[in-house]
Amino acid sequence: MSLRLAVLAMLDLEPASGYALLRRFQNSAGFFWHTSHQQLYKELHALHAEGLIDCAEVEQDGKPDMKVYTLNERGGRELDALLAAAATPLKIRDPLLVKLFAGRRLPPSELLAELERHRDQHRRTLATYEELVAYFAAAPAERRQRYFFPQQTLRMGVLYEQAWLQWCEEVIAGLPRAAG
Amino acid sequence: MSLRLAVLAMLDLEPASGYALLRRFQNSAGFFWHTSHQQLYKELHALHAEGLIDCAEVEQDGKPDMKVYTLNERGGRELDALLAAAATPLKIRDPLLVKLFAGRRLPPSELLAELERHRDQHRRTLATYEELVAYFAAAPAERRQRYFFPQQTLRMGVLYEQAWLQWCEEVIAGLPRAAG
DNA sequence: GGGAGCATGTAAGTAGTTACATGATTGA
DNA sequence: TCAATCATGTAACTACTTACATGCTCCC
Repeated sequence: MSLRLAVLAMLDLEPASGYALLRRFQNSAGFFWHTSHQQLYKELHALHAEGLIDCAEVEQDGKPDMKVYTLNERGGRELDALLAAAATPLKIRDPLLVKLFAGRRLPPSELLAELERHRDQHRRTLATYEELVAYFAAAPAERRQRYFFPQQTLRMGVLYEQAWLQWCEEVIAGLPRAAG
Repeated sequence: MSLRLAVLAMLDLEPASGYALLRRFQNSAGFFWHTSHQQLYKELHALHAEGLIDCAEVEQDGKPDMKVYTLNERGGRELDALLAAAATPLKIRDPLLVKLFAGRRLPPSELLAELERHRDQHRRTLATYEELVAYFAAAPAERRQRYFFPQQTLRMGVLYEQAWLQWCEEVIAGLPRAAG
Protein backbone atom coordinates (compact mmCIF):
# COMPACT_ATOMS: atom_id res chain seq x y z
CA MET A 1 0.00 0.00 0.00
CA SER A 2 2.94 2.30 0.52
CA LEU A 3 3.96 2.61 -3.11
CA ARG A 4 0.48 3.98 -3.67
CA LEU A 5 0.97 6.38 -0.76
CA ALA A 6 4.36 7.47 -2.09
CA VAL A 7 2.98 8.13 -5.58
CA LEU A 8 -0.03 10.06 -4.32
CA ALA A 9 2.20 12.12 -2.01
CA MET A 10 4.48 13.04 -4.90
CA LEU A 11 1.60 14.00 -7.15
CA ASP A 12 0.19 16.09 -4.30
CA LEU A 13 3.22 18.40 -4.61
CA GLU A 14 3.02 18.73 -8.39
CA PRO A 15 1.75 16.84 -11.46
CA ALA A 16 4.29 14.58 -13.13
CA SER A 17 4.78 11.88 -15.75
CA GLY A 18 5.66 8.31 -14.82
CA TYR A 19 9.16 8.87 -16.07
CA ALA A 20 9.60 12.04 -14.01
CA LEU A 21 8.36 10.23 -10.89
CA LEU A 22 10.72 7.39 -11.64
CA ARG A 23 13.70 9.75 -11.75
CA ARG A 24 12.67 11.18 -8.39
CA PHE A 25 12.34 7.70 -6.90
CA GLN A 26 15.84 7.01 -8.13
CA ASN A 27 17.31 10.33 -7.00
CA SER A 28 16.00 12.65 -4.30
CA ALA A 29 13.16 10.41 -3.12
CA GLY A 30 15.37 7.38 -3.55
CA PHE A 31 16.29 7.78 0.05
CA PHE A 32 12.90 6.77 1.38
CA TRP A 33 11.24 4.85 -1.41
CA HIS A 34 12.65 2.65 -4.11
CA THR A 35 10.72 1.29 -7.06
CA SER A 36 11.10 0.11 -10.65
CA HIS A 37 9.45 1.51 -13.75
CA GLN A 38 7.41 -1.69 -14.09
CA GLN A 39 5.87 -1.28 -10.67
CA LEU A 40 5.39 2.44 -11.03
CA TYR A 41 3.57 2.35 -14.38
CA LYS A 42 1.34 -0.44 -13.07
CA GLU A 43 0.44 1.59 -10.00
CA LEU A 44 -0.24 4.69 -12.11
CA HIS A 45 -2.58 2.65 -14.34
CA ALA A 46 -4.38 1.31 -11.26
CA LEU A 47 -4.72 4.78 -9.69
CA HIS A 48 -6.03 6.15 -12.98
CA ALA A 49 -8.49 3.25 -13.40
CA GLU A 50 -9.79 3.94 -9.90
CA GLY A 51 -10.26 7.61 -10.77
CA LEU A 52 -7.81 8.90 -8.17
CA ILE A 53 -5.53 10.67 -10.61
CA ASP A 54 -6.17 12.41 -13.94
CA CYS A 55 -4.08 11.83 -17.04
CA ALA A 56 -3.17 14.24 -19.85
CA GLU A 57 -1.17 13.15 -22.90
CA VAL A 58 1.43 15.76 -23.77
CA GLU A 59 3.31 15.90 -27.07
CA GLN A 60 6.90 17.06 -26.98
CA ASP A 61 9.21 17.80 -29.87
CA GLY A 62 12.35 15.73 -30.12
CA LYS A 63 11.07 13.53 -27.31
CA PRO A 64 8.40 10.83 -27.03
CA ASP A 65 4.91 11.78 -25.90
CA MET A 66 4.35 11.58 -22.20
CA LYS A 67 1.39 11.14 -19.86
CA VAL A 68 1.19 13.75 -17.15
CA TYR A 69 -0.73 12.64 -14.07
CA THR A 70 -2.44 14.99 -11.64
CA LEU A 71 -3.89 14.24 -8.22
CA ASN A 72 -7.63 14.92 -8.23
CA GLU A 73 -10.03 15.51 -5.35
CA ARG A 74 -10.82 11.80 -4.85
CA GLY A 75 -7.11 11.04 -4.92
CA GLY A 76 -6.56 13.65 -2.23
CA ARG A 77 -9.13 11.93 -0.03
CA GLU A 78 -7.49 8.54 -0.65
CA LEU A 79 -4.13 10.07 0.27
CA ASP A 80 -5.54 11.44 3.52
CA ALA A 81 -7.09 8.08 4.37
CA LEU A 82 -3.78 6.28 3.84
CA LEU A 83 -1.93 8.92 5.87
CA ALA A 84 -4.29 8.45 8.80
CA ALA A 85 -2.91 4.97 9.46
CA ALA A 86 0.17 4.70 11.65
CA ALA A 87 3.43 4.26 9.78
CA THR A 88 4.80 0.78 10.37
CA PRO A 89 8.53 0.74 11.02
CA LEU A 90 10.86 0.13 8.09
CA LYS A 91 11.72 -3.52 7.64
CA ILE A 92 15.39 -3.76 6.90
CA ARG A 93 16.91 -6.36 4.61
CA ASP A 94 20.45 -5.31 3.90
CA PRO A 95 22.53 -7.58 1.66
CA LEU A 96 25.83 -5.86 2.54
CA LEU A 97 25.37 -6.43 6.25
CA VAL A 98 24.40 -10.05 5.67
CA LYS A 99 27.60 -10.45 3.66
CA LEU A 100 29.64 -8.80 6.38
CA PHE A 101 27.95 -10.93 9.03
CA ALA A 102 29.48 -13.96 7.29
CA GLY A 103 32.72 -12.06 6.66
CA ARG A 104 34.98 -14.66 8.24
CA ARG A 105 34.30 -16.93 5.26
CA LEU A 106 35.57 -14.36 2.76
CA PRO A 107 39.11 -13.37 1.78
CA PRO A 108 39.92 -10.01 3.44
CA SER A 109 40.85 -8.47 0.08
CA GLU A 110 37.39 -9.16 -1.29
CA LEU A 111 35.68 -7.78 1.79
CA LEU A 112 37.85 -4.69 1.60
CA ALA A 113 36.96 -4.16 -2.07
CA GLU A 114 33.25 -4.55 -1.30
CA LEU A 115 33.41 -2.09 1.59
CA GLU A 116 35.34 0.44 -0.49
CA ARG A 117 32.77 0.18 -3.25
CA HIS A 118 29.96 0.87 -0.80
CA ARG A 119 31.93 3.67 0.90
CA ASP A 120 32.43 5.39 -2.46
CA GLN A 121 28.77 4.98 -3.32
CA HIS A 122 27.72 6.50 0.01
CA ARG A 123 30.12 9.41 -0.57
CA ARG A 124 28.51 10.08 -3.95
CA THR A 125 24.99 9.82 -2.57
CA LEU A 126 25.86 12.10 0.36
CA ALA A 127 27.27 14.67 -2.08
CA THR A 128 24.04 14.51 -4.12
CA TYR A 129 21.90 15.04 -1.03
CA GLU A 130 24.06 17.93 0.14
CA GLU A 131 23.64 19.60 -3.25
CA LEU A 132 19.88 19.22 -2.87
CA VAL A 133 20.04 20.72 0.62
CA ALA A 134 21.91 23.72 -0.79
CA TYR A 135 19.43 23.98 -3.67
CA PHE A 136 16.47 24.12 -1.28
CA ALA A 137 18.27 26.57 1.02
CA ALA A 138 18.63 28.96 -1.93
CA ALA A 139 15.02 28.53 -3.14
CA PRO A 140 12.40 31.29 -2.75
CA ALA A 141 10.46 31.27 0.53
CA GLU A 142 7.24 30.00 -1.09
CA ARG A 143 8.99 26.92 -2.43
CA ARG A 144 10.93 26.39 0.81
CA GLN A 145 7.65 26.30 2.67
CA ARG A 146 5.91 24.00 0.19
CA TYR A 147 8.84 21.61 0.44
CA PHE A 148 9.29 21.88 4.21
CA PHE A 149 8.40 18.23 4.85
CA PRO A 150 10.24 16.79 1.86
CA GLN A 151 13.29 18.67 3.15
CA GLN A 152 12.97 16.89 6.49
CA THR A 153 13.10 13.53 4.73
CA LEU A 154 16.17 14.77 2.86
CA ARG A 155 17.77 15.61 6.21
CA MET A 156 17.33 11.99 7.22
CA GLY A 157 18.97 10.99 3.95
CA VAL A 158 22.02 13.07 4.89
CA LEU A 159 22.23 11.62 8.42
CA TYR A 160 21.78 8.11 7.01
CA GLU A 161 24.55 8.48 4.45
CA GLN A 162 26.86 10.02 7.04
CA ALA A 163 26.27 7.08 9.38
CA TRP A 164 27.04 4.57 6.62
CA LEU A 165 30.13 6.47 5.56
CA GLN A 166 31.44 6.56 9.11
CA TRP A 167 30.74 2.86 9.45
CA CYS A 168 32.48 1.90 6.20
CA GLU A 169 35.55 3.89 7.24
CA GLU A 170 35.60 2.37 10.73
CA VAL A 171 35.26 -1.19 9.47
CA ILE A 172 37.85 -0.72 6.72
CA ALA A 173 40.29 0.68 9.30
CA GLY A 174 39.64 -2.20 11.68
CA LEU A 175 39.73 -5.02 9.12
CA PRO A 176 42.35 -7.71 9.73
CA ARG A 177 44.56 -7.21 6.68
CA ALA A 178 46.06 -9.90 4.47
CA ALA A 179 49.85 -10.09 4.47
CA GLY A 180 51.15 -8.34 1.33
CA MET B 1 18.09 -15.10 -2.37
CA SER B 2 19.28 -13.08 0.58
CA LEU B 3 17.01 -14.71 3.16
CA ARG B 4 18.76 -17.93 2.18
CA LEU B 5 22.12 -16.24 2.61
CA ALA B 6 21.12 -14.81 5.99
CA VAL B 7 19.93 -18.20 7.27
CA LEU B 8 23.04 -20.04 6.07
CA ALA B 9 25.27 -17.35 7.60
CA MET B 10 23.53 -17.71 10.97
CA LEU B 11 23.78 -21.49 10.93
CA ASP B 12 27.46 -21.15 10.03
CA LEU B 13 28.06 -19.59 13.45
CA GLU B 14 26.12 -22.23 15.37
CA PRO B 15 23.28 -24.74 14.90
CA ALA B 16 19.83 -23.46 15.81
CA SER B 17 16.11 -24.18 15.65
CA GLY B 18 13.74 -22.17 13.47
CA TYR B 19 12.35 -20.51 16.55
CA ALA B 20 15.81 -19.54 17.83
CA LEU B 21 16.69 -18.07 14.43
CA LEU B 22 13.42 -16.21 14.41
CA ARG B 23 14.20 -14.58 17.75
CA ARG B 24 17.57 -13.48 16.40
CA PHE B 25 15.98 -12.03 13.28
CA GLN B 26 13.68 -10.09 15.54
CA ASN B 27 16.37 -9.00 17.99
CA SER B 28 20.10 -8.75 17.36
CA ALA B 29 20.01 -9.62 13.65
CA GLY B 30 16.82 -7.62 13.27
CA PHE B 31 18.98 -4.72 12.34
CA PHE B 32 20.06 -6.13 9.01
CA TRP B 33 17.49 -8.74 8.14
CA HIS B 34 13.81 -8.94 8.90
CA THR B 35 11.63 -11.97 8.30
CA SER B 36 8.49 -13.72 9.51
CA HIS B 37 8.19 -17.23 10.92
CA GLN B 38 6.23 -18.27 7.83
CA GLN B 39 9.01 -17.32 5.50
CA LEU B 40 11.73 -18.68 7.75
CA TYR B 41 10.20 -22.15 8.22
CA LYS B 42 9.59 -22.36 4.48
CA GLU B 43 13.20 -21.49 3.72
CA LEU B 44 14.45 -24.02 6.31
CA HIS B 45 12.31 -26.74 4.67
CA ALA B 46 13.71 -25.79 1.26
CA LEU B 47 17.31 -25.80 2.48
CA HIS B 48 16.79 -29.16 4.14
CA ALA B 49 15.12 -30.62 1.05
CA GLU B 50 18.11 -29.50 -1.01
CA GLY B 51 20.48 -31.18 1.45
CA LEU B 52 22.23 -27.98 2.49
CA ILE B 53 21.39 -28.23 6.18
CA ASP B 54 20.89 -31.22 8.50
CA CYS B 55 17.99 -31.54 10.88
CA ALA B 56 17.83 -33.19 14.31
CA GLU B 57 14.60 -33.42 16.30
CA VAL B 58 15.25 -32.61 19.94
CA GLU B 59 12.81 -33.41 22.76
CA GLN B 60 12.64 -30.92 25.59
CA ASP B 61 10.77 -31.25 28.84
CA GLY B 62 8.14 -28.68 29.56
CA LYS B 63 8.54 -27.34 26.02
CA PRO B 64 7.48 -28.54 22.56
CA ASP B 65 9.95 -30.59 20.54
CA MET B 66 12.18 -28.59 18.30
CA LYS B 67 14.13 -29.15 15.10
CA VAL B 68 17.74 -28.13 15.33
CA TYR B 69 19.34 -27.32 11.99
CA THR B 70 23.06 -27.55 11.29
CA LEU B 71 24.99 -26.27 8.27
CA ASN B 72 26.62 -29.19 6.45
CA GLU B 73 29.49 -29.22 3.98
CA ARG B 74 27.29 -28.71 0.91
CA GLY B 75 25.54 -25.86 2.71
CA GLY B 76 28.93 -24.30 3.40
CA ARG B 77 29.73 -24.41 -0.31
CA GLU B 78 26.37 -22.87 -1.17
CA LEU B 79 27.03 -20.13 1.38
CA ASP B 80 30.43 -19.38 -0.16
CA ALA B 81 28.89 -19.28 -3.64
CA LEU B 82 26.25 -16.79 -2.54
CA LEU B 83 28.85 -14.69 -0.73
CA ALA B 84 30.98 -14.47 -3.87
CA ALA B 85 28.38 -12.27 -5.57
CA ALA B 86 28.57 -8.53 -4.94
CA ALA B 87 26.14 -7.25 -2.34
CA THR B 88 23.48 -5.12 -4.02
CA PRO B 89 22.70 -1.94 -2.10
CA LEU B 90 19.79 -1.97 0.31
CA LYS B 91 16.54 -0.86 -1.29
CA ILE B 92 14.82 1.46 1.12
CA ARG B 93 11.06 1.68 1.47
CA ASP B 94 10.34 3.63 4.60
CA PRO B 95 6.67 4.24 5.45
CA LEU B 96 7.48 6.87 8.12
CA LEU B 97 9.44 9.02 5.68
CA VAL B 98 6.70 8.69 3.07
CA LYS B 99 4.23 9.87 5.69
CA LEU B 100 6.46 12.76 6.67
CA PHE B 101 6.97 13.66 3.01
CA ALA B 102 3.24 14.33 2.84
CA GLY B 103 3.27 15.91 6.32
CA ARG B 104 1.63 19.15 5.24
CA ARG B 105 -1.64 17.24 4.81
CA LEU B 106 -1.63 16.04 8.42
CA PRO B 107 -2.56 17.82 11.67
CA PRO B 108 0.68 18.76 13.48
CA SER B 109 -0.47 16.98 16.65
CA GLU B 110 -0.76 13.68 14.79
CA LEU B 111 2.63 14.08 13.15
CA LEU B 112 4.13 14.92 16.54
CA ALA B 113 2.60 11.80 18.10
CA GLU B 114 3.90 9.64 15.27
CA LEU B 115 7.41 11.08 15.54
CA GLU B 116 7.45 10.63 19.31
CA ARG B 117 6.37 7.02 18.93
CA HIS B 118 9.21 6.36 16.51
CA ARG B 119 11.70 8.29 18.66
CA ASP B 120 10.80 6.15 21.67
CA GLN B 121 11.10 2.99 19.61
CA HIS B 122 14.53 4.02 18.35
CA ARG B 123 15.61 4.79 21.92
CA ARG B 124 14.58 1.30 23.02
CA THR B 125 16.28 -0.37 20.08
CA LEU B 126 19.45 1.64 20.65
CA ALA B 127 19.47 0.58 24.31
CA THR B 128 19.11 -3.08 23.24
CA TYR B 129 22.00 -2.78 20.80
CA GLU B 130 24.18 -1.07 23.40
CA GLU B 131 23.51 -3.91 25.82
CA LEU B 132 24.60 -6.36 23.14
CA VAL B 133 27.76 -4.33 22.51
CA ALA B 134 28.56 -4.50 26.24
CA TYR B 135 27.78 -8.21 26.30
CA PHE B 136 30.22 -8.90 23.46
CA ALA B 137 32.86 -6.64 24.98
CA ALA B 138 32.72 -8.78 28.15
CA ALA B 139 32.80 -12.12 26.30
CA PRO B 140 35.85 -14.40 26.30
CA ALA B 141 38.41 -13.76 23.55
CA GLU B 142 37.47 -16.87 21.57
CA ARG B 143 33.86 -15.77 21.30
CA ARG B 144 34.84 -12.18 20.59
CA GLN B 145 36.88 -13.39 17.65
CA ARG B 146 34.21 -15.75 16.33
CA TYR B 147 31.72 -12.91 16.46
CA PHE B 148 34.05 -10.24 15.08
CA PHE B 149 32.01 -9.70 11.91
CA PRO B 150 28.58 -9.94 13.55
CA GLN B 151 29.84 -7.25 15.95
CA GLN B 152 30.62 -4.98 13.01
CA THR B 153 27.03 -5.30 11.80
CA LEU B 154 25.89 -4.47 15.32
CA ARG B 155 28.05 -1.34 15.21
CA MET B 156 26.09 -0.24 12.14
CA GLY B 157 22.92 -0.91 14.09
CA VAL B 158 24.08 1.52 16.78
CA LEU B 159 25.06 4.22 14.27
CA TYR B 160 21.75 3.75 12.44
CA GLU B 161 19.64 4.08 15.57
CA GLN B 162 21.64 7.12 16.70
CA ALA B 163 21.04 8.79 13.34
CA TRP B 164 17.28 8.14 13.54
CA LEU B 165 17.11 9.34 17.12
CA GLN B 166 18.91 12.55 16.25
CA TRP B 167 16.60 13.05 13.29
CA CYS B 168 13.41 12.46 15.30
CA GLU B 169 14.58 14.97 17.91
CA GLU B 170 15.54 17.56 15.29
CA VAL B 171 12.24 17.27 13.42
CA ILE B 172 10.15 17.35 16.60
CA ALA B 173 12.00 20.49 17.70
CA GLY B 174 11.49 22.14 14.31
CA LEU B 175 7.84 21.18 13.81
CA PRO B 176 5.41 24.09 13.38
CA ARG B 177 3.28 23.68 16.50
CA ALA B 178 -0.50 23.98 16.71
CA ALA B 179 -1.83 26.78 18.91
CA GLY B 180 -2.84 25.28 22.32
C1' DG C 1 -9.52 -19.32 33.38
C1' DG C 2 -6.60 -16.25 30.56
C1' DG C 3 -2.54 -14.61 28.57
C1' DA C 4 2.31 -14.98 27.29
C1' DG C 5 5.96 -17.69 25.56
C1' DC C 6 7.53 -21.89 23.16
C1' DA C 7 7.45 -24.28 18.77
C1' DT C 8 5.75 -25.52 14.52
C1' DG C 9 3.17 -25.44 10.23
C1' DT C 10 -0.33 -24.36 5.57
C1' DA C 11 -2.81 -21.42 2.20
C1' DA C 12 -4.20 -17.41 -0.19
C1' DG C 13 -3.22 -13.09 -1.68
C1' DT C 14 -0.23 -8.89 -2.58
C1' DA C 15 4.05 -6.74 -3.77
C1' DG C 16 8.30 -6.71 -6.07
C1' DT C 17 11.88 -8.50 -9.53
C1' DT C 18 13.57 -10.08 -13.92
C1' DA C 19 13.02 -10.65 -18.56
C1' DC C 20 11.08 -9.17 -22.81
C1' DA C 21 9.58 -5.31 -25.86
C1' DT C 22 9.49 -0.80 -28.74
C1' DG C 23 11.16 3.44 -30.85
C1' DA C 24 12.75 8.20 -31.31
C1' DT C 25 16.73 11.69 -30.47
C1' DT C 26 21.23 13.36 -29.05
C1' DG C 27 26.07 13.30 -28.51
C1' DA C 28 30.81 10.78 -28.78
C1' DT D 1 27.45 3.28 -35.28
C1' DC D 2 27.11 2.78 -30.51
C1' DA D 3 25.55 4.09 -26.15
C1' DA D 4 22.67 7.00 -23.38
C1' DT D 5 18.44 9.43 -22.36
C1' DC D 6 13.58 9.89 -22.98
C1' DA D 7 9.23 7.47 -22.52
C1' DT D 8 6.24 3.77 -22.24
C1' DG D 9 4.48 -0.88 -21.65
C1' DT D 10 3.46 -6.62 -20.81
C1' DA D 11 4.36 -11.27 -18.81
C1' DA D 12 6.32 -14.66 -15.84
C1' DC D 13 8.23 -15.50 -11.72
C1' DT D 14 9.78 -14.99 -6.87
C1' DA D 15 9.42 -13.03 -2.36
C1' DC D 16 6.72 -11.35 1.23
C1' DT D 17 2.46 -10.58 4.03
C1' DT D 18 -1.81 -11.80 6.20
C1' DA D 19 -4.83 -15.05 7.77
C1' DC D 20 -5.68 -19.50 9.56
C1' DA D 21 -4.15 -23.44 12.53
C1' DT D 22 -2.46 -26.42 16.65
C1' DG D 23 -1.03 -27.52 21.31
C1' DC D 24 1.61 -27.57 25.54
C1' DT D 25 3.50 -25.09 29.92
C1' DC D 26 4.04 -21.56 33.17
C1' DC D 27 2.48 -17.81 35.81
C1' DC D 28 -1.11 -14.68 37.68
